Amino acid sequence: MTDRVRVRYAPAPTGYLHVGGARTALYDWLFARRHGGAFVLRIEDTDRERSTEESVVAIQESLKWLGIDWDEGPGVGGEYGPYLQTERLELYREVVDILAKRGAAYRCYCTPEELEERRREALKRGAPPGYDGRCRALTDDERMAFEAEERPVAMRFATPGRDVVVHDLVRGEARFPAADIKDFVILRSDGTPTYLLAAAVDDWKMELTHVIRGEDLFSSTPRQLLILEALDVAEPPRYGHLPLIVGADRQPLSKRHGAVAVEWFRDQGYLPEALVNYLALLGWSYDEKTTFFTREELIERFDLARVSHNPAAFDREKLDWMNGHYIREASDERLTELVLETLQRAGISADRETVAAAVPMIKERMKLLSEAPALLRFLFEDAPPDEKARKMLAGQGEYLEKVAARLETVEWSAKTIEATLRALQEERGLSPRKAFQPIRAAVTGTLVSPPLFESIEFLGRERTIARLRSAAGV
RNA sequence: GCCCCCAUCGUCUAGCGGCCUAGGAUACCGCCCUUUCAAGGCGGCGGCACGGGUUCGAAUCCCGUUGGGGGCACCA
Repeated sequence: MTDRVRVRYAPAPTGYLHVGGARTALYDWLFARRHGGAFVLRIEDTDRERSTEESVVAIQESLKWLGIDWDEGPGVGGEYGPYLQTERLELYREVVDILAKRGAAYRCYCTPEELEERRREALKRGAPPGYDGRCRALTDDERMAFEAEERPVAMRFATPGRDVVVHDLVRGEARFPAADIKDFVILRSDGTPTYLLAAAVDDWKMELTHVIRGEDLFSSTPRQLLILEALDVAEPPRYGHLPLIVGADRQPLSKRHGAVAVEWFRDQGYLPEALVNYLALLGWSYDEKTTFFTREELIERFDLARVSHNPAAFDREKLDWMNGHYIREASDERLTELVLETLQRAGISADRETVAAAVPMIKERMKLLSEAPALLRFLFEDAPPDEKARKMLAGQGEYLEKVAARLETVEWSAKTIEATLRALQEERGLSPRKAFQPIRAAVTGTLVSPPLFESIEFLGRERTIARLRSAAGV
């Protein structure tokens, strides 16, 4: 047994990486890094109906984007592989054989339909819906009859009828009464293992020391402990369960709430460090005031003991605010690349040079990268003014013509442009607002834009004047 | 239906018997700055779910109610 901490994130590849899963992965990763341990990625694809190859890839990409790297798992290998459960089926069957020989597992001939039927009945009677254990007590004759029928056979774990006490790293001690732990299926009739068996066996075989996962898995803990006990595993992993993430309506977070896939956040122009920081704080806190953490600080300070016990509501507005902070924090060089990409995806043929020069103007005006096209479009396209801008332009022909004339000869820098336009403003006795908004409308085609004088400088004399004259003629 | 967990501003949270006339962040509202929008600064609104105990003293401990979450699958 290793002393070194070994933790895993073990998603079922049935879709994209969900923010809830991302947070679990993050906490697992932080815990591993905090203790100088190994972080393992294991793919739990035993549900062949729902697992897909694309999902395996998508989950890995999202993790990488978040900066969560794994020491063992798909793509990197490791001495405890393979890391896809469908490649470990042999192992599970062997374990089930051992369990069966020891009398800790038995053949169950009940069909899914029968079970469903009984479950419904039990519910109707107000009885607990779990398995009643009937196949455990089959006589030899009954068993032979079923075998003769060639009924599909699932393997069930024979629970020992004893209470199980779990020492959870997050929630403390919990006792599960024997009556609540029903005999459960560990091997489906198609020969694939269920989660309960596969996860327990892999956690053991991969020598994981800590299992940190969502609260939805809390009640599977005693059953997995029972399996490990039946296998004579001396040192089972320690378990810790994280509160779930809910939507603004306190219901479990789902697509219904809009954004849930990590890749959606990436596409919308969120920065990975913003999502990581936000997620780190969704269910965990360091102290009464610290809000921003670098990755290193997170690793240094993360502590399961400070994980909250109640479900946290995912709040997009706070995430957006935090993203704005990280955009402001990002280097102009990085932002240039990101904005360039965003503009191109929005169908704007922007060049790197212009974008690089414009980035300082817009970096504190964006919460999301996806706001960049609206802010910078005027630099790349001669679009007609929008409706509000057109209203602003009404009756301004003479003034705009004058502005154009003045700009025709000035030295082309934001500073002199400003001086020139301010002089005109004073000559005419206009308020800054009255003087500059029409110009903004004419030049950028909108009433909200980056700072005017810089914008004009970037646009260039020729295009600025052309737009002023064109607007003057409206 | 049964079992488990949880309960502080709308939201994320600090608080682990006196430091609390409950702190921070976000959102919202003002003011300042200002060429628009932001950013920034300053200020404001807003909470211990309810009812019983325990204690000299409860946001903090106990019980109940209510509310929310999880589980009771040949899903994970």
